[in-house]
Amino acid sequence: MSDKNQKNQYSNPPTMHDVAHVAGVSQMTVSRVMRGTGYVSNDVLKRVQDAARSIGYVHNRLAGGMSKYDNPLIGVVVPSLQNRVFTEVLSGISDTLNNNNLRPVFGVSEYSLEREEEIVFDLLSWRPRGLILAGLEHTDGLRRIIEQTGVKTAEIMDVDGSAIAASFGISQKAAGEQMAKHLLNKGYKNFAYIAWLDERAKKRFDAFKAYIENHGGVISQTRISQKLLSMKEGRELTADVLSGSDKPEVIYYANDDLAAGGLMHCITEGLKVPEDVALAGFNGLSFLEALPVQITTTKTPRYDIGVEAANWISDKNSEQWNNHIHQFDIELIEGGTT
Amino acid sequence: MSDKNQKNQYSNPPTMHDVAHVAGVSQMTVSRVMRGTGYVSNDVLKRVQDAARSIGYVHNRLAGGMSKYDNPLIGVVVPSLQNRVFTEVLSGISDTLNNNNLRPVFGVSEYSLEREEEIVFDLLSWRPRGLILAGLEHTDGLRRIIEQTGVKTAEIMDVDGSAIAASFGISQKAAGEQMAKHLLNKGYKNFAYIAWLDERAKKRFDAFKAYIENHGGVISQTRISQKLLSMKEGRELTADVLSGSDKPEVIYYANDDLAAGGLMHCITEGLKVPEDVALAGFNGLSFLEALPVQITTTKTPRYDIGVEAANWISDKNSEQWNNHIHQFDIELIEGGTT
DNA sequence: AAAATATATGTTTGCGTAAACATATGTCAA
DNA sequence: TTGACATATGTTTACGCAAACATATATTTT
Repeated sequence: MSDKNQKNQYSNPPTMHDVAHVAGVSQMTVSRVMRGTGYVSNDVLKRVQDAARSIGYVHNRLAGGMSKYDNPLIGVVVPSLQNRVFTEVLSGISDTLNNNNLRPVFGVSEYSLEREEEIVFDLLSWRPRGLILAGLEHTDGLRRIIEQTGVKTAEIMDVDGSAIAASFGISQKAAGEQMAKHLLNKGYKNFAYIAWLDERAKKRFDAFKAYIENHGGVISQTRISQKLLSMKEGRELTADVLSGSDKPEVIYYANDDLAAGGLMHCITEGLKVPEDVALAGFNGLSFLEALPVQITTTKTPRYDIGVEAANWISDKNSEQWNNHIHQFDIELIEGGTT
Repeated sequence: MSDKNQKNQYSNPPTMHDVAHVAGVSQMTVSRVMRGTGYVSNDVLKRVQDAARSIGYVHNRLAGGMSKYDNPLIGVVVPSLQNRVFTEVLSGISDTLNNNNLRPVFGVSEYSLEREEEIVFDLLSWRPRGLILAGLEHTDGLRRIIEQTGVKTAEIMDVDGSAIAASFGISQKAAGEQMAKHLLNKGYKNFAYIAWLDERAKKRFDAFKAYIENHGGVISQTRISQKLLSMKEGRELTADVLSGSDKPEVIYYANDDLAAGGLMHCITEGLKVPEDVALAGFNGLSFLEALPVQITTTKTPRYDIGVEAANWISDKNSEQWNNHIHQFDIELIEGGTT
C-alpha cells in the first residue's frame, strides 16, 4: 500500500471523501446529499447523513464555491452600528437574507467613503453574490470596482441621486420639504436646526431650508455636532440654542434622539412645549411613543427598506438595470410638540 | 494553437494568471503581491498593482482559502439587532476585527437556541477561524459541533456558567446581588420586578430575589413581558404595577429602556421619584444621562466586552483552554431615582 | 416487449490560489 | 575568492468540491 493513497483514511478536518468512505458511496453522492440536489435514494440519504454526523463533517463551501460563481454571501456595509436607523435596516436585511438562505458579511464604514471603498474591495474577495451599501455617495474607485466586477449592488436609505443599479429608500428632499411646509402652516417663522452632518441629513436640511426661506421663514440658528447623534447631545445643543437672545420658535432636529434630548431639556427646565418652543424630529423611532409628549416627526420605513433591498438582491431574476428606484412613502406624524 | 490553452487570454472574471500575463511575471509573484508576503522588488510590485487595477482584478479568497486552513472570517451570532446592548458589543467586535484584518459573518438567532445552532452550522461551512456567540446556554448539538470541528469559540455577555472555551462578560449574579444590596441599604422593603425573559436577565433576577428575600425584603409583583424590551413597554408595565393596591416602593427593571419608560410614566402622571416610587435599571446606556433624572443603574462595559472577545479570537497565540473566564467589572451608578 | 423516461449512482476533470520546493542573482564577511 | 546568506522570482502540485458526462437500474408508455 503506497503512502500516497493513505490520506483517504480520515484526514484531519474530514472531507466528503471521508464521509463517502464511511457511508460506502462516492464523494459525488455525498455532495448531492449535502446540497439536497439531484437524485438520492432514501437509504443512501440516511447513510450519508449518519456518516457525516458521526465523523463531524461540515460542508465546506470555500471549495465548491470556487468552481462555480454562485455563492450565498452578501456584502453589507453600513456607516455605523450605533445608530438605530441602521440597525433596524440591518434587521430587515438580516431577516430577509436568512429567509433566502443567504448570509451577510459585514463592514462598518464609520461614515467614511474611503473606508467604505476599502471594505467593499475586501468583501469582494469573497465573491459575494450581491452588495448592499448605504447612500448614493461613493468614491469613484468604488464605482469603478463595482462596474468592473459587475457585482449586483443595492443602495439603501436615499433615492435623491443616481444609483449604481438600484436604490431603496426615501426622498430626503421630500421629507425636508414636507416638514417645512407643516411647520410653516403652524405659523412658525423663526427656526433653528440641530444636526449631525451626514449626507442624508444634509439633503433633508437643504430642502427644508430652501422651502422655509422661500416662504417667509428664517433659520436663525444651526448647530452641527461633530459627535454622534445622541439624546445627550440633543439636550446640550438645545440648551445652547435657547440660551441666546434670538430664541427660535421651533427647533428641527436631524433625528429623534436629538429631538428627545431637546424635550428632556424642556421638561427639566420647565419650558412649555410647544408654547415656549416647538420641536420636530426625524425617523419616527418607536421609543418616541413612550415619552410624556409625542414628538412631531417623520416616520420612515427602515425595516421595510432593508427587507426590499435584501429581496431584490436575493432574487436571481431581478433585473440589474440602472437607476432602478424603489421610493418608500414617509409619513409626517404630528405629535404634541408642534 | 490549441483551443485548450486559450483561456489565459483574459478569462472573464480575471484571475491571477491574467494579471501575471499583463505584468509579465508569474502567477505566484502576483499572489505574493496580493498578500504582501515574501520578497517582491519595488519594480515588480508596482507593475503587478497597475496590472491588477487595469483589468479590475479582485483577490479571490475562496480559491486560496481552500487549500490551507486559515481564513479571515469570524462567525458572529447575536440574539437580536434591536437591542442596543448587542449592537454595542457588535461595534466593539466589528472595530476590533477590522483592526486585525478579520471579517465578521453575521447571524441573528432571535433568542432561539435552535436557530443559533442552525446558523452556526451554516457559518461553519465557511471555515471561519473563530466564532463569537452570546451567552453560555446552547443546544447539545451546537456544543458537539463546536467540539468536533475544534473551532475557536468565544462566548460573550455572561460568565456565570461553564464556557466551551472562553467567556467574556459580567457576572449577572453579582450584578443582581449588588443592586439588591444597594436598594435594601436605602431602606426599601417592597419590590417589584419588570423584565423580559432572557437568560441573563433571569440569572440576574434570581440572585436579586434571593438576596432580597434573605434580608427581609419582599418582591410583591413581577411582570414578564413577552414582547421586546422597549421604553413603551416599560411605561405600560409600570402603569400596571402601580395601579394595584399593594404599591411597591421600588421597581427593578431588567434594562434601562424599561426603566426609562417607567420614569416617563412617573413624569407624565406627576409621581415623585423616588419618593412615590423608586426606579432602578440595568446596563448604563448613555441616553440615561439625557433624562431629567439620572436613573440608578448598573453600568456594564459592553463595547469593551466586544473588543476583548474579538481580540482573543484574533490572537493566534491565545490558548484555547477550557473555561477561560474574562470577567469584567460592573459599576452601580446611583442616580436620582433611588 | 420494445422504447422512452425517470431514478440513482459513479468517474473525470477543472476551478484559482498558495504551499513547498526550486533556482537565480546580489551582498557581505571571513 | 569562497562561502554564507539575503533577496527575488519561477515551477509544480494539492486543496475539496461540483459540473459535466457517463452508466445502470427501475418504471412507465406505447
